Amino acid sequence: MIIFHIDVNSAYLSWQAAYELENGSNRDLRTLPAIIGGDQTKRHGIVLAKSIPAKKQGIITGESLLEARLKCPGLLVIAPNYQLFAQCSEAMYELLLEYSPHVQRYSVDECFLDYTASQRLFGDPVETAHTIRNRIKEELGFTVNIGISSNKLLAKMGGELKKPDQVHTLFPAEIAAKMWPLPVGDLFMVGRATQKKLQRLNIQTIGELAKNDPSFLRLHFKSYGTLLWQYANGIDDSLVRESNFPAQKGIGNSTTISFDVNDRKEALLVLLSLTEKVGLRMRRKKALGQVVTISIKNFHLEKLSHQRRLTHPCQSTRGLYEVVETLFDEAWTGAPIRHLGVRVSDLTDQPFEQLSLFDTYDREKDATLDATMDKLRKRYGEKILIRGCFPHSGIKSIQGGVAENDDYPIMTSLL
DNA sequence: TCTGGGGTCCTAGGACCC
DNA sequence: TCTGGGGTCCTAGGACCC
Repeated sequence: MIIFHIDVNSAYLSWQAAYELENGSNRDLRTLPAIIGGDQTKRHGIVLAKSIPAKKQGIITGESLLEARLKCPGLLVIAPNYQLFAQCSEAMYELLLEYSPHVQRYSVDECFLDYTASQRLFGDPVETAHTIRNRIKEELGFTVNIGISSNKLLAKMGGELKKPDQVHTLFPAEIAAKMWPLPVGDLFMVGRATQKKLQRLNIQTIGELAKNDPSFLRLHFKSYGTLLWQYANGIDDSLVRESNFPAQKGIGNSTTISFDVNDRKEALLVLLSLTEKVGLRMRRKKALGQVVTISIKNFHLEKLSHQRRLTHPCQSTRGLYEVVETLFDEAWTGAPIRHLGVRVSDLTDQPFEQLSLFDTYDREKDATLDATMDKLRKRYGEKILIRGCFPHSGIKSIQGGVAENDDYPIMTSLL
């Protein structure tokens, strides 16, 4: 197998930079201490992407804008344009499809491409990778890293080696020289918590992890230990998956509210607007859900979740919201609320909607209402219809979701 | 004006069944 | 009536990814 991993360098920032240049700007954000960041007045102020000059000032993705500005006074902060990002992502995907029908969209800015069968047509993998890298730069205006190997894990690790605008191979024979000297935190699936735990066991590099006894790792990390040992040794047999297989497991939306919510009514209004969005997405995908979960983050940033399995699969906004309301009343301690979320999981396409004698509403009427609202919203925009409870509430009638494009699932932490 | 939003997977403990 | 014990389902929380 020959697998490519294609990864846009500082995606959000590069895309914004390319867009500005194309529209006659004379600055290139990539050459300035600049970041893409959320709106601080809405309490969304974190770093989403950073330029290399910003990185050199010590700025980290995910940190607050306050911290970032402290490290780098005069930092240029640009708001995210998710529509632009979706378009750039799509353009790259289309270009990649010219080289193989087997392309997996791993995230908005990362793809895996199975080059195995393409080799007869396009020849040497490294040469083709350079062609792709150059074409993306010339035709789309942004740079990528491409990692090449015999499986997805190694291709992905290879792509991380040196940035930006690079092609790297990381075949099994190169693991010892290229991957093992790296700090263990650089390994895919080793996050902050695991890195700390590994360090306590005196495991500092990927090589030290690889040479450890797998049963020792299993003792400390359970099934995760086996996975870590395999990854450190470059072992991975997952396939490049096209389309959305396996099916998506859940659909959720959440939001940080720009002010702390102390009032039950107000919290429920936010939850309704989130449920509205979740319901819309469920119906668009023709999915029904069997478990509803709400999540609450309070002003102390303490998180809590509460969930319930339904008696019948459901996709109607009203049906879902009834459960959401109950869950909220059972879970809320009264602490000021910063963030609320609604998620529906255990999805199915089987609407074995047997009529329940205890239904408090008419399911059929409800489905018709949802369908009508969905249609109008699709044609005229989401704001065309607003439930009577929202006007003058200061709360958006439908919210959640960053990108409009909902056609491909983003399968994270799963190769 | 401190710390987003979208996901998946694993584990532990309790309920419940035979 | 002093202690079984395996299996499954459900829920909450925490790890990871981008």
